[in-house]
Parts: sequence; structure tokens; C-alpha cells
Amino acid sequence: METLRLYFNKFIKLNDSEWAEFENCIVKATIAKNEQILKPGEHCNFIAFIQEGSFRFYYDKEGEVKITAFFFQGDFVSNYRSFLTGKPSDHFIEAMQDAAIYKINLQELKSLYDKHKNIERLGRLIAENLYLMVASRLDSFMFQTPEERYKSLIERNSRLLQDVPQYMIASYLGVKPETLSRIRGRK
Amino acid sequence: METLRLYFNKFIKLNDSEWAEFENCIVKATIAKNEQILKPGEHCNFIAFIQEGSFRFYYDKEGEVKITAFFFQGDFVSNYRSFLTGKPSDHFIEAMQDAAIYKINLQELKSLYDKHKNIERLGRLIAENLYLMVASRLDSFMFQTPEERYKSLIERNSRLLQDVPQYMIASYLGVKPETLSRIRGRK
DNA sequence: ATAATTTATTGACGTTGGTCAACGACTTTT
DNA sequence: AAAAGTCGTTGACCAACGTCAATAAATTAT
Repeated sequence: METLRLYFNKFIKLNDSEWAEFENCIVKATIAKNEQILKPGEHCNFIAFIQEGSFRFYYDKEGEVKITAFFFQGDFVSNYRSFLTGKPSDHFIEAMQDAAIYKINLQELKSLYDKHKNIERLGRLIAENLYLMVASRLDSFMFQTPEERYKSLIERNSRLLQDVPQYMIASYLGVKPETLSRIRGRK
Repeated sequence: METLRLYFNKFIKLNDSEWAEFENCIVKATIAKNEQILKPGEHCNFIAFIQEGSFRFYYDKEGEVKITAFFFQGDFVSNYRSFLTGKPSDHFIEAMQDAAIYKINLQELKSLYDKHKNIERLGRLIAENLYLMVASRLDSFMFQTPEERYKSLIERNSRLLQDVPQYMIASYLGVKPETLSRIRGRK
């Protein structure tokens, strides 16, 4: 729980009473490897902070698994779109390892937003941060080749290749496993 | 100015005193066609609401113009990334027609955030909304072919072809003008 | 109106990623 | 230990987009 507070501190320092109320709304959950914490058709009514473990965020496009995102320790995991819009998810969220998360429920978060200006602000700062992350991923798809995407991915997250099978990385990069294998072969 | 207030009302209703203070921070500007309101290297210290006209958001990649976004009447125009991070822009923002905008300055907006919880919330809702827009554009680049992207673009914005030269639409879709011409030829 | 410039189209050809199939290295199951 | 399954690699071939060049159409300048 303390790791989450430290994470929030990077955005804004909540005072003890704000934090106490926040803590009150958080539910700890442990998730087994391969367990799905969200399925298509469900509304994503949570944001969860990853204490331990990792997740993949994917959907099934005509029988083919398309991985949109990975989430690791210290990230938030959610279908943020479904969370914000109230619409059903089209994605799965699935644990790639045993995991421990802190779940924050949408309704409770909304009432925290109402009660505390600082938490409202935290919500803004997190939304802005998520904007920056998705915008930079958009950039990589608009203006980089798969090879460039692969290289910058590995540069940013060098453990990824150890932690995630290559065919999932291929999907995340938007290419077929054969193509990623060839990209890696290009010396 | 009233159009901006109506726009905000879609997110949250500001009361008269909140709006009055907001209005106080807004500077109206008229921009001539082809004029640039932001250049690479500059920090984007504004968000502007487009009362009239349209803009393109682009940068120069090794001599080639890459269009990242179009902004039209009723949109916000900004380099939101530069606005949020304080880092210099790598993009131009350029008027495609004569335009009238309402500029909101970063520093003044921040002090409005401090003073009014409702405006803080407005900032959150707008950030969330921008997240959704860029996330859906990312989707289109990850999982659609250029042809699919073209078709859904035209469906969403049927006037675009009249308003914007085809080679700019091609750049926005991430293909060469020749390719867009051929896509259109596929009947 | 005419000329100059810009934009869109078309053709020939190259490059890159996708498809399909085979195979080898590992892992898991029995 | 053997069998089955999964994952990554490699080869042959295909489809789609890019490149370069020519030309036509539309726009702008004179």
C-alpha cells in the first residue's frame, strides 16, 4: 500500500486524512497466473495499481489475439476507456504471472473526487499522464518502422524479452512472430 | 465566447462567477491562413478553442512533412504534450484557413485550477476526453489498414475531402499521396 | 486569358511485411 | 524416456505500400 502512496507522491502529496480515505476505498486482490480480471462485455469499473506481477491487455480480432498493452509492477492496469466511458470492454486483461493488485472502484473514486480537491487533481494528473503515454505510443505507430519500434521498446524495457514470450511482443509491436524473428535476425 | 461556454457545458457547468474568471483569462486572437501559432522549439503555453477556421499539426521529419492531427471549429488546438510537460514542441501548428481562436494561457489556467474545484474538474474531464481521442486514433493505426482508416475517417468527417487537400489527408493517414489516390481508385 | 505552379493520377518497379509450410529447440505431459 | 505440444526460426512466395517518373487536372499568379 505504501508503494501506491509513493507513486501518488510523484503527482501530488495527499495529506494523511486524504490518504486515509483513499486507502479505505482500496481493495487488495491476488491474481493467479493466466487469470482474467476483465473480459469483453464487462464494464471496467476499476483502476488497479500493480504491486507485484504483470498483465497483458488484448482482444480477439477474428480469432487472432491482438495485444494492445502490457502492464507491469508500478503501473496502473485498467481498461481506461471502458472505465471512463462506462462502455463494455472489448479487451481481456490477463495476468502473465501471479500478481497482487490494489483495486480502486470507479464509484468510490468518483465520490473521492467530489470530496477532495486534491484527489480530483490527482485524477487530472493521472489522466494527463495516461494521455502522454498513449500519445507517445501513437507516435511510434505513425512514424516508426516495426524495427525502430522494436529497438526503442527493448531500449526502454530491456527485461521485456526475458519476461514476455516473443510472439506476444510481436503482437504488441503490430507484426507477425515471423517478422519479429527476422527483424531480430537483422544483426 | 458563448460557444466555448456551451462546449464546457458538455463536460461540466461552470457557475457565473467561475465562468467570469475563466473569461477573464481568455484572449481572443485572429490568425491568417498559413500563419503558424506554434513552431518547433517553442513551449506551447496555451490551449486554444477554435471559434472559426482550421489548423494542421505537423512536423518536419527529414524534409518530409508529417501531419499528426487536424483541428477544426469547436476543437481545442494545442500541442498538448508540450503544454503538459513544459518541453519544447517538435511540431508546427498552422492555420489552414483564416481563423479566430480563444487562447487560454497555461499559467492562468493553473491558477484557475488552484482556485476553483470545478475548473480543476473541467481540466480532468478534458484530459480524459483527449485521452479517449488519441487512444482511438492509436487503435486505428494498430489494427486497421490504411484503406480502413481512410473509410472511417471519411465516414466520421465527410467534409474533410472538401476542406483539406488530399496529400495532407494521406500524410495524416500515414501513407503516400500516390497510395491514397490508389486506395480511392479501388472504388 | 495565359502561364506557372501545385495537386492528383497512373505506370513500372523495388521493398517490406504477411502467409504458409517445414523444422528444430524446448517444455510439459504421460 | 517417449510423446505431444509450444515457440522461435527459416525459406518460398505473395500482397501492399513506397519510389520514381510522366502526365493530367486544378489552382494561382501574371
